[in-house]
Amino acid sequence: MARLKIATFNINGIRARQDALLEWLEREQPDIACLQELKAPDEAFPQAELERIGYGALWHGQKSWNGVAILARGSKPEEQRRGLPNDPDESQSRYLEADVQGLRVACLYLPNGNPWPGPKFDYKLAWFARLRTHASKLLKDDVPTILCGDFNVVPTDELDIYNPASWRKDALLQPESREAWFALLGQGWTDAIRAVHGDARIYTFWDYFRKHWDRDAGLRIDHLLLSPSLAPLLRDAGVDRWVRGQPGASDHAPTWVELDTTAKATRVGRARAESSARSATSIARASVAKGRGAGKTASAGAEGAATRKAGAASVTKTVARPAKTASARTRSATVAPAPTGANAPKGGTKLATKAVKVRKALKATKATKATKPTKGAKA
DNA sequence: ATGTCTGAAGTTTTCAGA
Repeated sequence: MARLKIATFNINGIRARQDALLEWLEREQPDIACLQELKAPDEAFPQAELERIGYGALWHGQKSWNGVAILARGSKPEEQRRGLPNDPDESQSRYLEADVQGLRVACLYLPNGNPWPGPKFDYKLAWFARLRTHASKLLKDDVPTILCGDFNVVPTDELDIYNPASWRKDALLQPESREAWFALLGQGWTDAIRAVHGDARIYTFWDYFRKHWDRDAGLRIDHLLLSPSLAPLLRDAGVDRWVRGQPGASDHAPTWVELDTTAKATRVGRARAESSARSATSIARASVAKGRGAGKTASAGAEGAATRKAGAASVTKTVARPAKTASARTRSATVAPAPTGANAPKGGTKLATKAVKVRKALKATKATKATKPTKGAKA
């Protein structure tokens, strides 16, 4: 069975973390790796060092900020495009697309959008809209595609962040950001981490402030989305948390999927994946829309419920292996020695038990919020 | 409100961006 491991990693400065990058590649051996936030001009990209350990590369840098790259073990990615169509501002290097081993790989670094509200947030939404337009064309053309990168969106309050309270005014949690995310999923893309892990809390980013890593106070903002033709090939997904625990680490950890490229994307499997993605997203979308009118608490609850359904549906329908097995195996294989703190994930916890816990926690949150209005930041 | 990190400008400190 041929397994293809595809990873995405916001490296936060490729020059500052070149050694960390090489160590991760040598240890985890991804077949394809998408990098974001190179923060380096094109001429400073460490092409020779990567080739020395067997990786061909394509990169799109800029001075100081942004910058994306696609690495391929044993080959050079064939460039298909750099930048999204109809981008009025070509100065920001945030998108690179290439063919590798018969797959179309899109590496993206979606604008952060802070401070919210403001022009940077508007730029984020406009960029997201251009991404959706282009993504729908990839689906229409039936290109087997994986979209990966730092989307700068926390999809739900319940499963994708340690505690949303202090992030309410952050661009990563705004309803408009989430609406854009679910609209993209609604085209037929499968959120691979959710499809494999169901209700489990998974984080990919821990900011440098307030000892967030030590407390496992993370966010899930790095995502890998599979086109309908690839979704039935999904076998596993995870986060290389050990990388975040290294001295001087990036604030993100590499996030990955494994596809079984020998599996036949049968018509049945494909139809299943498409319908599960569609129904999951229509529920999520409807609840996000409803939540906007009804207020944030309602939005958060409804959206969480929809996403739990989405995750569960995807697990049973698109992953050939039982989700429980895949999930437990992945956690034991990829979770670093537990950071101190109550939020540290527990390996081997049954998915069902977890789901109940999440629902209970959600109920408790709702009850609290009903009696106590959300505290805003002090003026 | 705060917190921490990178890269830059341009000199040992400050700033923006995240």
